[in-house]
Amino acid sequence: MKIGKRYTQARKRIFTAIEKMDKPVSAQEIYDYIKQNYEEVDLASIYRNLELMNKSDAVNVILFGEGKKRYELKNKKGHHHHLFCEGCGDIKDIKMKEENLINNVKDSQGFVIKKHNLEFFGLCPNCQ
Amino acid sequence: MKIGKRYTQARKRIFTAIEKMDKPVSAQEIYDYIKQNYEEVDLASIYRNLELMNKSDAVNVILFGEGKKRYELKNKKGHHHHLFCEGCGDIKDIKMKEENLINNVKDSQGFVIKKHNLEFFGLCPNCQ
DNA sequence: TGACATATTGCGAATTATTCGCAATAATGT
DNA sequence: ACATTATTGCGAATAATTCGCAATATGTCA
Ligand SMILES: [Mn+2]
Ligand SMILES: [Mn+2]
Ligand SMILES: [Zn+2]
Ligand SMILES: [Zn+2]
Repeated sequence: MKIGKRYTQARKRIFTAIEKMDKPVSAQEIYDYIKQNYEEVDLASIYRNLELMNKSDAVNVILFGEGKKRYELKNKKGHHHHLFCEGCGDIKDIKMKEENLINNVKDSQGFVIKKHNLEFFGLCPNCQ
Repeated sequence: MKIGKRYTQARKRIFTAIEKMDKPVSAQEIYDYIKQNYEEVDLASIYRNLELMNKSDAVNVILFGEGKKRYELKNKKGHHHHLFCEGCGDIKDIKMKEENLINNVKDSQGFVIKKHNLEFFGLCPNCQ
């Protein structure tokens, strides 16, 4: 939850928005959500804070190839991945044991693994 | 290799470029590569063809969160994943057994898995 | 081989996501 | 309350990707 140095209104609103929406959300979705609550935070500020939250490890960046980034709070639910429905864009959390996977990569290529993202693409029940 | 209905100059050039560069490349990189060969294909046409190649399963879209998409030919090398160096942007192919992973996801959530992308982030030898 | 039908290209403009510069403002320590 | 300065709002700037449309190239068939 360490974002910047000051606990501002914008940060409270952004954090609360992501928490309440409870799924990987885009900057624009955060903006819209806040507005629904008759409050407002400039889009540029939302981007700046998401950047900070990412650097301070408060959020994960999730990519589905939509041409934009999505963000999700890191705490609460542990490490997990997602199912993205190519039909409707619905997103589902999935958990799985993956120690083997990770170990297979450690040290290979001489890389130091900082993190990894695993995304699955398919069709949800409604879209099949 | 089935892209569109006609085997055009643009398609030959784009395909060859991706093949020769032999790594996940962006639309702009394809454009630049073709230009080096004293030939040219409009960027819009490159985007249109990458879209087609993706739909016809000739290329994979690979995302590293750089704010743009990368494409890689599907044939030749089998299914594999990548290591992306956050320091220099270097990309390495990696292979691994993952039958377990996939099986864990099949049927869960009632989703039909179409494909998945697994990306690792870290630092390559030069950047550590 | 040459003309036709139309898939595809080039080009410029439009979109969308994200970033920047900077002056105004709000958060924190004294 | 005051000063310091991190942060915001705003408008403009970028960067990636998409569109509309007239010009062109490709595959087909007479
Ligand atoms: Mn999630
Ligand atoms: Mn590869
Ligand atoms: Zn769906
Ligand atoms: Zn590197």
